[in-house]
Amino acid sequence: MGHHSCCNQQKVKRGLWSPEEDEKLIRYITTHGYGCWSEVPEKAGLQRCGKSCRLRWINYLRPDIRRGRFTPEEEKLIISLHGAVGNRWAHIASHLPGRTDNEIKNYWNSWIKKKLKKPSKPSTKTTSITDHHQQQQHQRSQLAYNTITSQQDIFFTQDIGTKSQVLLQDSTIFNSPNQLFFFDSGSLDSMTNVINDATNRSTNNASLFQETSMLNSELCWQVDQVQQQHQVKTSYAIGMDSNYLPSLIESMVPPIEIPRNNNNNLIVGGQEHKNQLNEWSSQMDTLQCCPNYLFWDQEDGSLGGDHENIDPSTSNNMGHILSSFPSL
DNA sequence: AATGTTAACAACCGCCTGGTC
DNA sequence: CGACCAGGCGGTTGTTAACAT
Repeated sequence: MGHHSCCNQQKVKRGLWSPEEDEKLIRYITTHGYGCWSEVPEKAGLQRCGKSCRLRWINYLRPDIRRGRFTPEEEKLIISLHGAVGNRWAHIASHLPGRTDNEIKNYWNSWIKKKLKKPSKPSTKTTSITDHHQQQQHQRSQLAYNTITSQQDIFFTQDIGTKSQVLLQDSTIFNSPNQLFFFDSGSLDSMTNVINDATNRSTNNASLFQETSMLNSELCWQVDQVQQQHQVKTSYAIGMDSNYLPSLIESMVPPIEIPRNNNNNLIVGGQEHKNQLNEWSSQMDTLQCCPNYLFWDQEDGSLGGDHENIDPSTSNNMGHILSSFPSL
């Protein structure tokens, strides 16, 4: 198949880069900047295509590249973000300063291999998997399940009050069209507190996201990066304030009567409310307005205990839920 | 020590998108 | 409006080092 136009030239070298080539590229870019990548090889005296130079620079030679093993925090973040946005490696990498999409992708792929090689416990409630597609779905579900259970993923939470703050802090998570949110009905009170809190905050500009900025500022490690980060944060704040948050709040307030306390906060409780909320959730799903919310009974669908015993492909709604987990 | 296997990483390929003419 | 191009992205393959047998 055809190569990129810039690679059609003769005498274009491929394969691993030699230290001399690296040195040439570094020297050229640090003194001239890269400008147009297609011109870089010629000007830098390299027999490579511009695309190859770009990749080498971005993935390996950039001075702000952070090498070495992923920290547990980074790993957690990758897992969370991957759960939210799927295989959008560049997007995920943008949340990990100094890490490249390629690095994260490689890391994830080896991680997937490890996960898939771990034999899952045979299901006691067998469901016939008849075709390839279903097998893939099953595999994805199993993987998602493994991911979640092994990493205490934030989306399965009985501590939603605290953790939903995390969700609210990342617009990419909430904006994801395929995102799932699991609300343990026992935690609805704290969830509604968060929503009420967010509602209150949203009336006061983007104060919620200023806090986010403060948190993320720890990740800024270079002056120019700080500038970029600031832009990103600003766009978050604008996006969230003008689009995301109001729609979220609107979406999150079910069209059923839920009592409020003196502070005008929602009070959710009782089986009737749970049923209504689940009904509302399914309606939202149909409207594709705010899909994939689920309220369940702690007693019936508890995930707080031994996760090993749950087969996501067969348990009541877990199979359905996990099969719609963002692409893996 | 030789060979096979695996994991990690680097690089390439092909497609998509946005800008320009 | 379509063609062309460069840049960006995700999937995939190739390479190599580490480890096991």
